[in-house]
Amino acid sequence: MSRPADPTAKIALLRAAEEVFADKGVDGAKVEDIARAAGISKGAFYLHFESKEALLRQVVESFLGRMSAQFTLDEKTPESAEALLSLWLSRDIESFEFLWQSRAILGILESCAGDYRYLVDAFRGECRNTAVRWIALLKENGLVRKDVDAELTALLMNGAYNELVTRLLTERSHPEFRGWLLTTRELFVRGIGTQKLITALEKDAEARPSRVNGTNGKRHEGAHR
Amino acid sequence: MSRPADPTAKIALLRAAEEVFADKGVDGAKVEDIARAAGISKGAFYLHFESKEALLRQVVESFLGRMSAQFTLDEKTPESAEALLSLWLSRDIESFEFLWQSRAILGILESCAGDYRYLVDAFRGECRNTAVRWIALLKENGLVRKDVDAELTALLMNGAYNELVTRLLTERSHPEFRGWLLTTRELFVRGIGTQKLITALEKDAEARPSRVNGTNGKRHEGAHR
Amino acid sequence: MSRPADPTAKIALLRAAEEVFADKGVDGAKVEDIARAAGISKGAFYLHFESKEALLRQVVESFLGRMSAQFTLDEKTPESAEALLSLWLSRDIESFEFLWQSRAILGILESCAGDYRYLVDAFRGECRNTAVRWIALLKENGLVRKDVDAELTALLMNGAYNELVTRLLTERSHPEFRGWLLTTRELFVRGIGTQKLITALEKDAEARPSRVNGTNGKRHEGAHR
Amino acid sequence: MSRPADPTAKIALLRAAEEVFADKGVDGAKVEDIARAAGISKGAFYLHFESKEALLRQVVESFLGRMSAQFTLDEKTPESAEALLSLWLSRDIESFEFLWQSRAILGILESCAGDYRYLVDAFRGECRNTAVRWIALLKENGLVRKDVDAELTALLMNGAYNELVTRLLTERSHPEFRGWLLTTRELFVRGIGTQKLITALEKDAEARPSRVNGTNGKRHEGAHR
DNA sequence: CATGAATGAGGGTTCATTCAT
DNA sequence: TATGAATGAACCCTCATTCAT
Repeated sequence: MSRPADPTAKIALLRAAEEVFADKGVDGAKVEDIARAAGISKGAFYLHFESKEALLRQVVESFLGRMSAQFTLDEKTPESAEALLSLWLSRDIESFEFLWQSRAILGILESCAGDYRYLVDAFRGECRNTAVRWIALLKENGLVRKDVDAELTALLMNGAYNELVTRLLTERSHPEFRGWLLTTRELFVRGIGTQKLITALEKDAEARPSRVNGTNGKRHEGAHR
Repeated sequence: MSRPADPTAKIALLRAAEEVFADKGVDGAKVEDIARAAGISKGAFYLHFESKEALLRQVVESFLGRMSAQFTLDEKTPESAEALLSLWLSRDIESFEFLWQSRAILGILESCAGDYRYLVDAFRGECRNTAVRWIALLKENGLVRKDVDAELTALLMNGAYNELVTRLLTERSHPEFRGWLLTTRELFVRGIGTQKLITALEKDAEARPSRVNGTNGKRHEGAHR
Repeated sequence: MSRPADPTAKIALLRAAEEVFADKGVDGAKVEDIARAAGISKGAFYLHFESKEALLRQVVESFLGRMSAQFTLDEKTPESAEALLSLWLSRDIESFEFLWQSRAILGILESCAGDYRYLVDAFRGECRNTAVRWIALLKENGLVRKDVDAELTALLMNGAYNELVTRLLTERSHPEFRGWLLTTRELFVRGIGTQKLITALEKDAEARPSRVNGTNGKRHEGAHR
Repeated sequence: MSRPADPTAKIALLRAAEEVFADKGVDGAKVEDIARAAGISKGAFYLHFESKEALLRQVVESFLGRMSAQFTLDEKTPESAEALLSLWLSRDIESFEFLWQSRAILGILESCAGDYRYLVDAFRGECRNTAVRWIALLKENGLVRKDVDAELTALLMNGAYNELVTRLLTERSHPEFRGWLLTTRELFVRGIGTQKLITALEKDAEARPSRVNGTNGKRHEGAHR
């Protein structure tokens, strides 16, 4: 009977918050900015969130939730080298697509990681654990060298991928990250894989007639065959 | 507008700023906190810096300057595999020592990287360029595979090292990062090195009867083949 | 601007206002609280009252009206001492019963007396005038000493009774105020009454074998003379 | 070496607060109003008080402290009727002088008594206890009738005096309250005193050829016998 | 020059009032 | 008419910056 609550308002606020936080930083973002960006008044903001702090928390928590779901799925490790290579690439591409969609909020996380360090750290921990578990399994499957330090390698892989994400965030338009991911996979396969896995990788590479590559999105003429 | 009487005050402020920014975050740090930590009054602060913003800028700029000096020295690339391996490790250790000493300010950078992105990006660019140049030279020297994408690999290496730095920043006391750096070197040597370099690496490893390893600082008994 | 459909709503709001104002204080009471307590919506509130302020005014005015009706009835002064004593006590008891029922709103008045001082003062004036007129008549009837200052005595009596009311407001359950009122009557009879009235009082007291007394509602064993 | 702190500022704020709270009510008083009334800026306010709430607390507490000191001194009860009468009057006059000086803050107390009820109640309790103790002692000395209920009478006296205070607060200029206090003393002496005390009172009255009287501060010509 | 008291713009939050349904 | 979502003025408090000493 009353004016129906704008059902999009809360969503709009969450969206707007991601944008405004990303633009101006968490401290620089005024509640009014966010409310206006969501098309409502400052007062209406408080119909949906207890406080600016609560909004930020929800933005961060829900995003980290989505991230967790994306990155810590615990599938079975493939036993064949080919299956591993294939899964590796497809999971990476899927993840980077997700990250590209989430690029605004990723910038926010950087700036307020301090306050939600526990959450961020928890997420990083999950990621590393997932990676560690995979590497351990791959060692048992004979796809990764026995002498590889799983813990440390997981760390380094996370770091390398993380840098790719940072790179992703600087792009204005959807970059061709498939090439990035192929190169990255190759680096780590050679870095920690057994000969068996490396051989499979080389076969896989031959099968690709040409590929997009390079950090600038420009094609490298050279023989990346 | 004469020269400030106390020439040490400005230095003291810069030092204090690093500490206080690190402790409380850039927004959380009050001008008075910094001035007090530098042993001067809030008023005197403005004899040395135009504004809090100006101080932050100088802190960031000068630190990035020191970083540049540390990381982008352009020495000649060694031509022999053994020399490369040796230089690689020693430069890494030296750099991590420097980073450990700078851990306070590194935390600051994380939190305000947004505002000085141009500076940070410039620094990252320098780092990457340095790395790219090295990789290119090593390719010419036959120590790195010809098909390696220098740009992208530089990025990934930076990322991996960066993660080690993040790890470094979480430590309370000086960690045993020598093991970290050996593992990292091995990963990348295998990842992009030619057979020649990999062989040299394996020889080098044999020469080390035991080494500190693992992300927990605990010693791994086994030699890593 | 037609007549509101629900004529009970305004009454309900007035009732609810007394309660909520009493509970939370005038500033602490939100319009929504009152509307909800009255079983209507915040919006509907404004169909019945121009503003919160207008509601408060009406609450205060109408209560003071009821108070006036209760306290300033202008009956004839009884001419005999016995009749006076009897009427005095019965009127007091009746009034305190009324005040006990009105205890919630009395608390409100205390807190906003400032804003409606004119109303409250008008009421106090009425009370004092009533008292003054009575005392004057009783002087003529020879029941109160001729040298009594009617104005000032009325003030003091009001004050004394007022304190009893304050006491009343602190009680959780209906107190035995009959004893309070007997003691108070005695105090003032002795304080301003002629010997004739005092004698009648003492006779009256003798007729009461025992009485409830004391501020704690506990019975005092001794007969008071 | 710096600008010396305005030593009057805190005092000025306390004074100003009493005034502004009295004028506009506790909720209506803005921090800026108070600061401006004290001749300083809103910001400077917070150099002296944690919050508006803290200021109010201090105003109330310190005033109740002064009140306690004024009203609950525990002197010895005089044993002679004349000494009692004399002390009674002089203490009353002294107290009313104090209250007249404190008239602004007394208005504040009314309006925020709710929040500091514990303090106000404590004070009222002290007052009543003092009165109760006096009445009990005077009973032992044979100056107050044995059948007087000390508790309840103390309550009534407090109420009567309280009304005088209320009256005091309505005055624009220093009223002649000596007459009020003489009348009040007479009322209670007659109301609870023994014949001995009443006789002394009448002697004392005869000794005063004329006295200021009346609630309007106008002189009453006749002796009030 | 140095000090820290003083300033006041600015932001988060509340809630009386309005208005679309 | 009745509803409650939406509005925005107002207020408390913070803190970068200024200024009297």
